[in-house]
Amino acid sequence: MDRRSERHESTKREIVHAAWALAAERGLAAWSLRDVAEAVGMRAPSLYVYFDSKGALYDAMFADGYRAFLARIEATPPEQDARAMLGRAAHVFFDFCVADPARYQLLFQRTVPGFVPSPASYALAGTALDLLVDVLRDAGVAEQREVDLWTAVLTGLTSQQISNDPSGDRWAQLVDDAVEIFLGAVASRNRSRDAQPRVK
Amino acid sequence: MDRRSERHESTKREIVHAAWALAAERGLAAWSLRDVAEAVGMRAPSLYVYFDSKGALYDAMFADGYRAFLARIEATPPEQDARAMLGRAAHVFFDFCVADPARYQLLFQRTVPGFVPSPASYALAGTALDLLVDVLRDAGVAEQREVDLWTAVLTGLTSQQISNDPSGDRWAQLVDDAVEIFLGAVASRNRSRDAQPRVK
DNA sequence: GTCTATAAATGGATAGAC
DNA sequence: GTCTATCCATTTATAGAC
Repeated sequence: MDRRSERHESTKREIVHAAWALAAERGLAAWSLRDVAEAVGMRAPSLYVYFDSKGALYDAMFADGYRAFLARIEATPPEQDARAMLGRAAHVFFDFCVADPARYQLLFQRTVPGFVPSPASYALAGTALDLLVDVLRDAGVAEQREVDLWTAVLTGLTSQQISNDPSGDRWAQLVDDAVEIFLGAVASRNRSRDAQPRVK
Repeated sequence: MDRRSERHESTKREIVHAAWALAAERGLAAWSLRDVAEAVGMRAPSLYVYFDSKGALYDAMFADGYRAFLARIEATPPEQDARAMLGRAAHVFFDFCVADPARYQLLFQRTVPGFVPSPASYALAGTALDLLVDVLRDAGVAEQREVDLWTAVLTGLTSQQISNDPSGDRWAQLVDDAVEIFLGAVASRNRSRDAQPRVK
């Protein structure tokens, strides 16, 4: 990549960063291209040199958000115990989401009017989900129903925290309880399933 | 109330109904006052005879949605067993939400830009929450932490269903499991708390 | 690459006739 | 109560000069 392209990519990152800052400050959809341009010291039309449309900017934000999430996952030290690892993963997800509600909205609630991630960006989301499934499988959670139940519990705790106690820890306190109860129930079910197999 | 006022109220209901229909069809925020007016055979300025602003219309929709929810609750036949009642209440909530994602968004996710319910409308939401807490208390769930955990599980199941399988039943299938696991965990905790009291 | 100017469309809200 | 006409603001996006 030559000097010009590098500069171009650097400006794109700056624009994405400014858009995230505005989204965090005012809400995910409560900013215009004019606002973003002003934040980076440009006029709105100049943004079109870097992004074809506002949707393209949202897509870059989406990809950037998932890259941040993946980086956070990779920076997480492993635990010896797979069950402890599930707890740690839960906290990583929870904290990442609560730290930026607007980002949570774009990445995990997909509530922007008319925005659909590009295949390339969506692939990043798939990678992140795969990592979560790996952690669950290591902890003995293998069935689709169990994975679905856990994603519901985890996103439920997260969105209640964001919606009803954004600066507190009312639901954060419950994450460990939820992990314990969930793993206990899965273990109990696996025991009774293995003890009374209904299929050979 | 005289004839004229009755007619006025009737027209207001018609407008709210049309707005809900548009929200269900296109999304909670993806309609204009012009659209609503057209749906009821009016021009946009005439709506201002009935609502002072678009926000006032959202507020009427919010109140209408909660009244529908309360009516649904009151129409629910009681169960002999308080634990069975908790399961029934969970399904009532789940089905009510999944039946109309836009309504779920307005009533329970509060994601409309700049909309804040009026005190009168918000009181309806409080009444509904109180009824849920009653059901939980009857089933032996009394602690705030336990109530919070259950609201997280229930809203998590609901929003996963709406977001990821809107026309299916992938998370609906898990509601009974969740009730059973949750009540089992609460009972187990209450037993150990009562067996080893740490306060007199 | 950045700008000014402007298109093109949208949408909430008001004025005033009927 | 309903209408036409219009205001006013916003916003995405394009054209074309520099």
